[in-house]
Amino acid sequence: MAPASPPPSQATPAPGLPRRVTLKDIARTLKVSPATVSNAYNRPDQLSPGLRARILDTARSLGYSGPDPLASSLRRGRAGAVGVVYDATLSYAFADPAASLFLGGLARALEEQSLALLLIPNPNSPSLQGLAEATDIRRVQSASVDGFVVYSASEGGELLRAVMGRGLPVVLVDQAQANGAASGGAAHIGIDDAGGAREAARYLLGLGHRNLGVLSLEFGPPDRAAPPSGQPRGTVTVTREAQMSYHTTSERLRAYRQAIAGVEGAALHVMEAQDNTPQEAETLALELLRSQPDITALLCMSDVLAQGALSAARTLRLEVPAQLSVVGYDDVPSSAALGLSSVHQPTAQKGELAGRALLELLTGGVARALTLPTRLMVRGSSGPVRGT
Amino acid sequence: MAPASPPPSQATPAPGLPRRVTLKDIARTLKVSPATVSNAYNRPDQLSPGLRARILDTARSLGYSGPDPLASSLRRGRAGAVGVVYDATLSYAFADPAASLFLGGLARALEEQSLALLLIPNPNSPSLQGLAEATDIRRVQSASVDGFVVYSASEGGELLRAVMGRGLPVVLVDQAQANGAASGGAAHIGIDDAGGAREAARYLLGLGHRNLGVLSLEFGPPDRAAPPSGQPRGTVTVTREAQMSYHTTSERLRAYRQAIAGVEGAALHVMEAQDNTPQEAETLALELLRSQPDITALLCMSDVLAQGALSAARTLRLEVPAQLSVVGYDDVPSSAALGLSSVHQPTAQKGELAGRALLELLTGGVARALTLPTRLMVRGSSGPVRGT
DNA sequence: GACACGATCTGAAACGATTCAGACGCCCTG
DNA sequence: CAGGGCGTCTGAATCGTTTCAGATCGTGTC
Repeated sequence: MAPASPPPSQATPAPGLPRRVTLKDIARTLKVSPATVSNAYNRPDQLSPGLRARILDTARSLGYSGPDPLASSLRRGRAGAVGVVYDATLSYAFADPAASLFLGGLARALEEQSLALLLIPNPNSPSLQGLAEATDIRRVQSASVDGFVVYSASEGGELLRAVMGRGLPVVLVDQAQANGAASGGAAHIGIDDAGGAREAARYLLGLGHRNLGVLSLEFGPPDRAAPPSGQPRGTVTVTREAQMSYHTTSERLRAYRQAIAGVEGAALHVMEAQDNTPQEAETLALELLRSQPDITALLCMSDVLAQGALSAARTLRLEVPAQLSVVGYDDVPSSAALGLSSVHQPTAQKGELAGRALLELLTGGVARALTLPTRLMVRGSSGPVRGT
Repeated sequence: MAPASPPPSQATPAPGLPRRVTLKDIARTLKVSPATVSNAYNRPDQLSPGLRARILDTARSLGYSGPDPLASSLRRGRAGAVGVVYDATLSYAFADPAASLFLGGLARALEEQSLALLLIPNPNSPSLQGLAEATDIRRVQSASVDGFVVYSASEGGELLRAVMGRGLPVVLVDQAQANGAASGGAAHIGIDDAGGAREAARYLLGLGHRNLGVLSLEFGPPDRAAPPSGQPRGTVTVTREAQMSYHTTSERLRAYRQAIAGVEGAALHVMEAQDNTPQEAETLALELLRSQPDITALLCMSDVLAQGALSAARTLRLEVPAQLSVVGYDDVPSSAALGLSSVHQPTAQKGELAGRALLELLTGGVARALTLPTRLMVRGSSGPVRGT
C-alpha cells in the first residue's frame, strides 16, 4: 500500500541543475515546519533561541541567504519600493541637477521607512514613437512598487493615465492640480511656478528691460508632425503652442507674458528648448540674440538653460550684465558660485515632502496638495539696462 | 454528504472590503480559464483576437490593470530590476555629479532591456552604528532584483558580503579586484585610479611644486572610536590610515605618495574629507593652507573637493594658479567651465559598461574585469610654481 | 488533581500569477 | 476518408513565502 511514488526530485541528487535553495529545504533538513523557519527570520520571539540558531546555521551551510524577497513581498502584499516616474530618459534625470536634488530629497524621506526607489525608465526615444510610448506604459504597469511619485509628466499623457490606472497611491509633483478624475486621490506637491516667473519678469522690467528673450523648457512631447522647415529650431509656432502639456512650462510662460502685458513697449521673444541642456540653450540663445539684437535680457526657465545662455553671451562677446542680463530658474547650488540670478525653489525639500506625502498615503492618510514658495535671488548676472 | 462548506468568501458580497481584482476574477466573469486571461496579456498570439478584446474590455470595466507584477515576477523568476548599492546615503549619491553621471550611464544600458534601477539606500547614519549596518544588510537581502551593481563599497564590509551572499550576478565598480573568494564570479569595472593620480602628481611636480596638499576622499567608514581630540578634523593619524578600506582612495593616495617619493624635497600633506562636498573641502583646505603656508598646490581626489578648494583660495585671497594650483579628479562636466584642471575618467561610460557587464552576466555570460583609462586635463587652475 | 496559561511549534491555506502538456475542433491533403 | 497539422483554449501544478488557527506540553494555581 505504498503511496504513489513521490516525484523523483528528491531521489535524484541534482544531476545537472543546482536548483535554488528554499525555505522548505531548510525546514525539511531540520525536520521542522516551514512556518518555523520563516519565523526564525521574521519573528525571532516566536521560537526558542536554540532552534533559531540551528536554523540559521543550517541555512548558512546550505547557502540559503534568507527568504526570497519576491515571494515574501507577494505574500505580504507590499513591495517595499516606490516607483519614480520621470518624464524623460533616465540619463537626463541624472544630468539635471534639479532632478538630482529632488531625488535626493525624496530618497531621504523614504530611507527612513526602508523603502527603496525604483526608477522607471521612460525612453521616449525620438525614433519609434508609438512603440516607445507603449513599452513605457508597460514598464509602469509591471513595476513592483507600493506607490508612485510622478516627477513631471505631460499633462494628458498615456503615462500619467497608466500610473493612475494602477490604483496605487500616487504623488504628483509639479503637476496641474485640477486634473479632475485623472488625479483622483493623488497628492500634489508643487511650487509657485507662476509667482516665481512673475517676480523674475517684473524684476527685469523694473530694471528697464523691454525686449526680453525667453529660453523655455519643452512645451510638450516632441511634435510628431513634420517640423515646418525654414524656421530655425526652437521657434514657437501656434501649432506648437497648442501642444503645451507641461504644467511647469505653461505656468511660467503665462506668468512672463502676463507680467509684460501691463508694460508699454515690452516684448517677449520665446524659444523652446527641446532638451534641458546648456548646449541646447547656447544654440538657441545664439540664434535668438542674433535675430533679435535689441534683446537686453534673457529669462530662462531653468538654471541649466541659463548656463547655456551665459556661454552664448561669452561667445557673442556680450558683457553680462552690462549688455545682457540673464535670470535662471530653480537656483541649483552651482548657480550661486556662477553668480547667476535665479528664481529659487526648495527643490530638495520638495522631494522630501513628496516622500512624506507618499508615506502618508501608504499609511492610509488622505491626499493633500502643497504648494511651496519661490523667491528671486538677485546675483551678478542681471542688472539695469545699459544706458546707451 | 455535502462537502465541507466552502469558505464564505464567495457568499459574502464583499461587505466592507473591496478586495483586489485578480486575474482569476476576470476569468471567472468571462467563464474562461485563467491561463487564457494570462495569455491575453502576455501572448496575444495564443488566443483569438475577439476573445482577447473581450477579456481586455471586461478587465478594464472591472478595474483590473494587468497582472500583478510581484506575482508575475515570482512565477517567472525574474524581478526586472537591478539593485544599485551605493555606499553612502542616497542623498549624497544624487548630490555627487560623478555618481549621477555614472547612474545615468548605467540607466542607459539597462533601459534597453527594460530593467529598472532599484536604488538601495545605505544610510550609514552616524548615530546607531551597529544597527544601521544591520538594517542595511537587510535591505540588500530583501531587494527584489536580478542582480547588483555595487558602486563603491568599503572593501571588507558587511555590505559587500551581503551582496555577494545573495548569489545573484554582481558587478563591482571601482573595487579592488583581488578580493579572492569574496568576489567570486563578480564582474569588475574600474578605472586606472593610480595612473591618473600619478599623472596629476607628476604634472605638479614637473611644474616645480614641492609642497603638495592632498584633499583626500574618505579612507573608510567613520571611525567609531573617539576622535583624538586636539587634532583638527581631517587630520590623518596612523590609526585612521590603518582603517583604509576604500579602494579608490587607497589607490590614489598610494600613487600620489609614490610620485613624490622619487623627488627630492617633495612633501605631501594629507587631509581626509569625511564628506565629498565643497563645504567640507573648503573647511579642510582653509585649515591646511593656514597651517602649512608653503603649500603651493592641492591635489584633490574629486572635482567636488577641488571646487571647495577653489573657494578656500578665494577666501584666503590666494590667486589661482599664480599662488595656488588646484587639480581635481573625475573631470565632471562643470569643471571644464570652471577651468579646473582635473584627471578625466569616462564616468558615464563606466556606468554604461557596468550595465552591459551585468546584462551579460544575466544572460549566462562570464564575468570579466575591465579597467578604463584616465587622463589629465590641464586647464586654468594649475600652473608653474610662483617665481618668488 | 483539574484547569488555565504561556511558550513553542505545526499544517494548510493563501498570495496572484505563468506554463506545460494536452484536449478539441476544423481544414487541408493525399 | 484517414490522418496530419494548426489554431484555440483549459487544468493543474508550481513559484517561495507568510500567516492564522490551533496542537502540544510543562508549569503554576487553587
